[in-house]
Amino acid sequence: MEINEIEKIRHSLAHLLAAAIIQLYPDALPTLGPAIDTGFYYDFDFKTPISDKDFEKIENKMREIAKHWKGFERKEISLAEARTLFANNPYKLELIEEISNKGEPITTYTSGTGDAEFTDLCRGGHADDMSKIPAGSWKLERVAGAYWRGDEKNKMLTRVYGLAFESKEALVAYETQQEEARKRDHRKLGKEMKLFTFSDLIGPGLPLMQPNGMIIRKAVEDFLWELHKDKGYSRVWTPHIAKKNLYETSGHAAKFGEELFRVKGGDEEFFMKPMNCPHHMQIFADNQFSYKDMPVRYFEPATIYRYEKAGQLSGLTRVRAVTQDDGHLFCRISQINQEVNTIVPIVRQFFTTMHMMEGYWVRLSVRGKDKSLYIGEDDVWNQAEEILENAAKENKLNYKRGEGEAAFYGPKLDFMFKDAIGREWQLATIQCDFNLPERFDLSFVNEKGEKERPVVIHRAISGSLERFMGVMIEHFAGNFPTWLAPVQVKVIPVRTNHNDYARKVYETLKMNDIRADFDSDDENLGKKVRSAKNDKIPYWIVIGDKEVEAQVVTLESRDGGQLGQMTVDDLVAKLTQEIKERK
RNA sequence: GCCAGAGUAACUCAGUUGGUAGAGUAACCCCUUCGUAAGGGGUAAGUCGCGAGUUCGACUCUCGCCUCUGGCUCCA
Repeated sequence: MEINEIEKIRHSLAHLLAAAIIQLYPDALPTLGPAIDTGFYYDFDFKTPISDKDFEKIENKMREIAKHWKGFERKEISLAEARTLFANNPYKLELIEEISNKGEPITTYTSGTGDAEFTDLCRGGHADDMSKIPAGSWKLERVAGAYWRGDEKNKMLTRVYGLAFESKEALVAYETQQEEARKRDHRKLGKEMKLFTFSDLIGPGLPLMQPNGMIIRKAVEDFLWELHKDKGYSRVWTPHIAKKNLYETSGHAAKFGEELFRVKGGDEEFFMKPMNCPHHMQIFADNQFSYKDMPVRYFEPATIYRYEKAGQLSGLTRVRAVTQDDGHLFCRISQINQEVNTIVPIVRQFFTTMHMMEGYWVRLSVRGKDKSLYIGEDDVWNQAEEILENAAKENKLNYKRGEGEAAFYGPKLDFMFKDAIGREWQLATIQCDFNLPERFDLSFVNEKGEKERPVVIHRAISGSLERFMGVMIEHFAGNFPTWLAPVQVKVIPVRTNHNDYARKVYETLKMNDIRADFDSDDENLGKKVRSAKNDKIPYWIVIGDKEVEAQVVTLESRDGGQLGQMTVDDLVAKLTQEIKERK
């Protein structure tokens, strides 16, 4: 079946859904219902609410109606006819006026006969014969709210989602994949593995790192700093609040508006920082740099706070306290290229280590047609866009241009990475900024002894430590590589009379900075192995009579490998090597 | 914020005409001394999200609030 064909079927199913809804709920008003990647949806204005408990009834009605639908009969009607036909449906009337204003023909499609006859406003693209749709290849999925025309100022409608694929097998495959995604959901695994938690008393969107989660976070943070420290970056630190004035000068007060957290000290009002940039600008401004000092590079994994709307919060991927692995470079326009050339290898190394480099792409986000939406001189923009594009080419990045995707203050490179089940995440970013240096009147002294305005490059590698942890959990499905695993190896004695030797092995591992755990419980071996597997520990060693006798350990791995006997020294060497290489 | 659903033990979940709560897993103890995903027995564990109201009596009904899930909108 052609891709095109399945789209037609999805679209037709949306009509079928509307027809069934009208018959079951005569006072419901159909609005819009397109085909989407996984099926279709249709938005209705229901007088009485429905829920997924009604799906069986609706699906049955759809199947019943489908028997009478052989095709879709197209008819072009006049504006007046259309107004009469849809007189009771203000949503359709709105669409009709819009179509008419654009000078396009108004068309309706009618299908079915007798009770099953249904006419809908539509521009076309339907399946030829509904009866040919394979049984079991579609189903209703869920109900959700959706604003009329996607605008929150409008009325909230009820959206009914349906899944539809070219065959029953394809539908099952899709559902299996969704099931897999649910299994590795970071919220579920984060709870099970005690990585992080939330508290009603602390508040939504404010994650707390458990000891296990902090081990992972610290390992990532250390790695990030390691990637920067030899490339001319300096660590800085900035407080979490600042006077209102700072954000008025920076423009963030206007940009973030109600998203800013306000705090009061006495009668003075402060803001929790929504960005680190203005703070870093102030550190720069405290110095009198010469062109010889440029570029100046600051790095700070820093937590920022934004009052995201309650409904947008989700696990670690959308929170109100975000720790960016933030960095700001102050340089001359002529240095942008060399700076990007330094950042890209950092990005590459970081995501290669995380096994996420495969399938990445980069969006070169440039200005759109309406130049008034952006600040800065044309020639500076053109220059910066060209520099970024050249840097993308030089670094052999898989990039495409995104017209109109630039920030209002400058063009950028946004890095998209795929996780283990193919979902795409925008993580790293490199952004040119002409705005903030201007607003804060930053300068350095050039060769002629004159003040020169620097360009700022904002850059983040992981994006944010919280979101990245969420992505990692799902990417690895909780099976963290050894260097990240909270417990790297578990020592498992076969019986309690092996505990003495096992404890010695455990102590040796700990002394060598290996995160080891010791299962001294009086339980059978199977149970202890099961527990290690459940905890997704990468390695465990079994110690029984044979091992004590030969003064060795038997190493086994989470991934199913029986790695055989070795001395404790060899084990330490192997694990140390792996951790050092971040495997 | 808006629409819909949900909140019962550490975790996963039962609990209908309203009579103050159970199961499995985990934890702890005892027995078993065992070579790779569930040996046996026992113990402890819950302000039934929070607060009002109705009632002789509320996990259950009503109202308000909090939190989570799926969407809409927005974004790191």
